Amino acid sequence: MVDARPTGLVTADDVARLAGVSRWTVNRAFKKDASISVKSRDKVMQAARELGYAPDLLAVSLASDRSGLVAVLLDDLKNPQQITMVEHLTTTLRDAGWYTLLVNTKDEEDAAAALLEASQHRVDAAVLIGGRFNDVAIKDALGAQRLKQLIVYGRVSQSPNTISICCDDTAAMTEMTDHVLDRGCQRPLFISGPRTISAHLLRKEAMMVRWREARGLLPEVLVADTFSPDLASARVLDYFHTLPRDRYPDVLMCENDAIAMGAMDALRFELGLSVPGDIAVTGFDDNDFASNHNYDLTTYRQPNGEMAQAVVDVLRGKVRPGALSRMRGQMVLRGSA
Amino acid sequence: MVDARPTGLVTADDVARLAGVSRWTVNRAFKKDASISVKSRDKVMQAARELGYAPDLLAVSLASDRSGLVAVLLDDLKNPQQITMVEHLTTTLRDAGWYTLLVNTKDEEDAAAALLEASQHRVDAAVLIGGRFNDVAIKDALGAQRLKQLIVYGRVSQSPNTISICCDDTAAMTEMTDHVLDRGCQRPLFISGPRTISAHLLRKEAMMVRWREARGLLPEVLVADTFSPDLASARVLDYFHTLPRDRYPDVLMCENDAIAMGAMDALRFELGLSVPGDIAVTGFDDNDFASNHNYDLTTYRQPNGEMAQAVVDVLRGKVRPGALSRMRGQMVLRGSA
DNA sequence: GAATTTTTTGCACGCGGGTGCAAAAAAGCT
DNA sequence: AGCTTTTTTGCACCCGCGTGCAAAAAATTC
Repeated sequence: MVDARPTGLVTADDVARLAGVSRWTVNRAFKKDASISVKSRDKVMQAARELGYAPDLLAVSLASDRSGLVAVLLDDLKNPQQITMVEHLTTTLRDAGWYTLLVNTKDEEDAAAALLEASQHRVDAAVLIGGRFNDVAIKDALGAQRLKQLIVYGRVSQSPNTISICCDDTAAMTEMTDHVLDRGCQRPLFISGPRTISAHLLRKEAMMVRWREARGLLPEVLVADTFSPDLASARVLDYFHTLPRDRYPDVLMCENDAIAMGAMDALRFELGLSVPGDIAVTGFDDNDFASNHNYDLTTYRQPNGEMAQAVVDVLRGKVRPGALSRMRGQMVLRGSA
Repeated sequence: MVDARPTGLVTADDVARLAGVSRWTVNRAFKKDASISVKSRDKVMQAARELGYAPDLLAVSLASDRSGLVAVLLDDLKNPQQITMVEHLTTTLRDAGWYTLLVNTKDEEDAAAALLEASQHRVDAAVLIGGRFNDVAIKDALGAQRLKQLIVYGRVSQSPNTISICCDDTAAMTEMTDHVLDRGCQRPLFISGPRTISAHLLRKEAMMVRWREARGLLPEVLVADTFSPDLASARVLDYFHTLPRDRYPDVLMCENDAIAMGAMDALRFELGLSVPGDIAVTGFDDNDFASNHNYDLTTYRQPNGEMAQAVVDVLRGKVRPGALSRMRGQMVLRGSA
């Protein structure tokens, strides 16, 4: 056994020495479909195994123009939908040979900093999840220009040179609305999340449009300023208290599951109403708790797998800048509506 | 305005040219407490701003022996406790100047590969979360030897040269058990997760020991093979069906919240029992849903902030290899027990 | 103002490996 | 065997920046 470096890395040079070839032959041995004879590849691999060598990915990145890194920038790791997105992204990217640099941002200023840091890592792409990365914030960020690919994930971005990948919210909400209409609901209430998230406006709009087409009326809208169930509970309670009992809505269509759950809790525990007996409720996202016995929420599952795959397509250069991938998800019918 | 490179990166050389200094002066300008005059730092910064320059972190990593990257290897992103850990880790690490490489592993073989890949990225440390990274798996993994720091997070590792950071499960479970005893429970049932996770054996042991000390009896144990609520429901149902009604347990102490929730659902929806009226239930972790109206679970919150901070201490070289940081969390008393 | 000390700046070399090309070796051919 | 074609191998130079040291410039001292 050759004396391994007492400390520090084993480099291709070490392997070359042991295998009796040049450093470049070692590199070739580790490269798929490189021009090298089986004999020397075996020699190299044997030596590499003995020394515990593996190519240094940092050096590879520096020398080539591909880092194999993708930055995933987040808004809010408490949001189950974002977690689902991260989960699909990390596994899909890894299968395709990319690594995930996860950055959890604090506020809008921090988001700009995160964007810059991602670019300093030479990521092959940055995936932006959440409302904190709005078009304005992106436009001025130095980091944004320095990035090879900028992907806005989960909503439609208007910025040029930015690729949007998202669920077709309009189609989704239209489908949900049709379902609720079929069920014979008459007095809808839409509960939206924070206004700042332009993405979700589409959900509200689609619902309004469809309802007007079908019944000629414009549904009421209630706004919750965060996606927290507790806040949604409070808002619902306030709202219902302003209404006489006979004018209660008969269906709450919520912008996402978190709001829907908060709303259901308020209806049941505070107002003593039953779901779906007295009032139906719909959510959006199909998070892990939507199927829970206590909620059994009718909701809409975003096409998470396809969306993650679309990111890989971008990395492989199959998508031109400015493109928009908007794909259909699936309505999940359960007991709540 | 100097002609910026039409394509590609702006390098320190470009800035140097514009500022009329050498490349090294540019590097110094970007380095905290480097020996440089304010005048030239200003010149450099001005030029850098004009060109949109920012140091290339890949090159920095290659040239120095610090990458600023920490790999966080995961078991299961569906597990709320792991998500909480990731959340605390990413934010704490970022505040301290480190970036997170998130790797979601599929199985044990993949875990070894992930470990190797992390080392190839020259991460300053790898944080291992979940049962997939057990002592045996770590011992043989090539990647493990190549890592500067290996941190086993959330359980106690026996491997030498490995640092363990976790919650003091024994103290935690003893405290929980005392609470249940105080409450006057007589017939306990412990519901454990997968047997393979040696970490959690401590929870069971602590509970058994304490119960025997207090009442001289050894509680029954039920095993669920995954941490899924549905499976826990099924197991609980099976178990209760083997028992006459008058020998039902009066408290279920569960290894984590997911199991506790599944158990509660089974008790209520399938067996028509009330919690805590007929049977009390405890969980572990205090996940986001533990405080939900429907569960209102008495549980134990791990010291997530302190644990994440301990990782930073390791990165700063304040911890010697083989050390064990075991810290106290906090019992969260709610309605279920 | 000259000599000395201190601060600031420039530079050779290295980090580990990729790229394109030319030399060497092997294979194919008459 | 002798020559051509193909495969395999070696090498110079580059990726962008850090380190340690020596030269240059500025500040201090007498």
